[in-house]
Amino acid sequence: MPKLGMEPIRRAALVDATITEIGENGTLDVTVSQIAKRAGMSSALAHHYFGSKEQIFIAAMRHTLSLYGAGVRGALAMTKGPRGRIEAIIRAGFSTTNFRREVVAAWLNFYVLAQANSEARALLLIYQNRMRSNFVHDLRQLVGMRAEGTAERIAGLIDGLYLREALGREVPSGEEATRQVLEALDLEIGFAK
Amino acid sequence: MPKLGMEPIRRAALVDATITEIGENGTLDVTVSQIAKRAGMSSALAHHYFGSKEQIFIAAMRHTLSLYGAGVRGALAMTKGPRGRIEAIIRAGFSTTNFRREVVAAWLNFYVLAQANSEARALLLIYQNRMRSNFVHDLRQLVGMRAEGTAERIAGLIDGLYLREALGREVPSGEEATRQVLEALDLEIGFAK
DNA sequence: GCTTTTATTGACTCGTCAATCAATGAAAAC
DNA sequence: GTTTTCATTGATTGACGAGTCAATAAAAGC
Repeated sequence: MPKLGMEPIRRAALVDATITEIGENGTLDVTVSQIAKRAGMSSALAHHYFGSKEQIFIAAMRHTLSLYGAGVRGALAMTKGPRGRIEAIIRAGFSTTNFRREVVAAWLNFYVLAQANSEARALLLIYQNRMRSNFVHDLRQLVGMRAEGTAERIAGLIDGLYLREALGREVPSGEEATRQVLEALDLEIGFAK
Repeated sequence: MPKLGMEPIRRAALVDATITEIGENGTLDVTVSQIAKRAGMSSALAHHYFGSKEQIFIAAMRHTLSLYGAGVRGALAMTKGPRGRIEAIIRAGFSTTNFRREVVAAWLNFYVLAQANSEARALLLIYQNRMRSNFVHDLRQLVGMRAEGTAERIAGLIDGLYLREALGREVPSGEEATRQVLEALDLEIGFAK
């Protein structure tokens, strides 16, 4: 029965299951058995591949972050000009892939994880810094020396809308959120409406 | 030894201890014993007064929210005019009482709790709605029909800055955060700088 | 064909922790 | 002064869950 080369498949299945499970329960308070069951294997196997529950979480977080990063890069590749680039980053964050209930719940819980786990914190900081430096770079050409402040506010607003979405009962509306952030962006760069 | 009328004192001590403990660990993953010990009593007594761990959390949340609410009311009482009122609300949120590491961590975790516990969710929604309606009311006179959108953005930014603060290692700077939100507010109401 | 490697799990260990309970003592009520 | 009520805890129960391990089995290597 043992097919060889299962490791990557099992790992991926566990990571997926972890995010779904966190999303469904809204907490990191999920058992390895739950995750393993959803991924279609025994909890022993999950431990075999990841060593500990914490490492499963970290892997799930890495995956979420890298999905997000890929979305941003993809969007950026097709765009030119500072304003367009910023808009692309914003849109990527609220795309249907990223702005889903389970993913939002996972993000929220990753913030909690980052409070206690320095590896998790480091990952989140990398993501934050990358986003900030992207914004600052492009904003410089639009708002000059106000770039830093504007970047903080736009990034902060994005995070805030994510957080608020975590509370809503409905399916997240990426369009609505995108509109809000773009509106704030336009105010910042002085497109009077 | 049993002094009478201990109930309110014990309850308050437990609530305080809960927030501190959540803040210190960054998680809801704290034991009743930890909390009780910090509050200077046995875990049995904690159960005696609150019945369950969940109820301790809810009480801690209620307390945090009502502290916040009191801060806002206090600030509002001394102010007139829509712009001043909005500024007061913002300042109250980032005041040294509310914008402390432990309290920020507690908020973050209350959001997580709200995912799983409908009582917690209801509490948070009340707070959000109150804040939004405050903002909308005052903004109406400043930005007319744009009030709803602006309120969402300002409230979202506030939440976002809270969330981001949870990650920082340093002592939260309420001034900096306040400045950011006020800047966004001024852009919204058209005070070109 | 034997040996090593990879995949896989059921059963088990060991801790931890929420919640309960019976017991103790002290104030208040009567 | 005796009974009730409030305050308090040590000890215990019962569950649950992370992580380990020994055992099984199939592929790959030699």
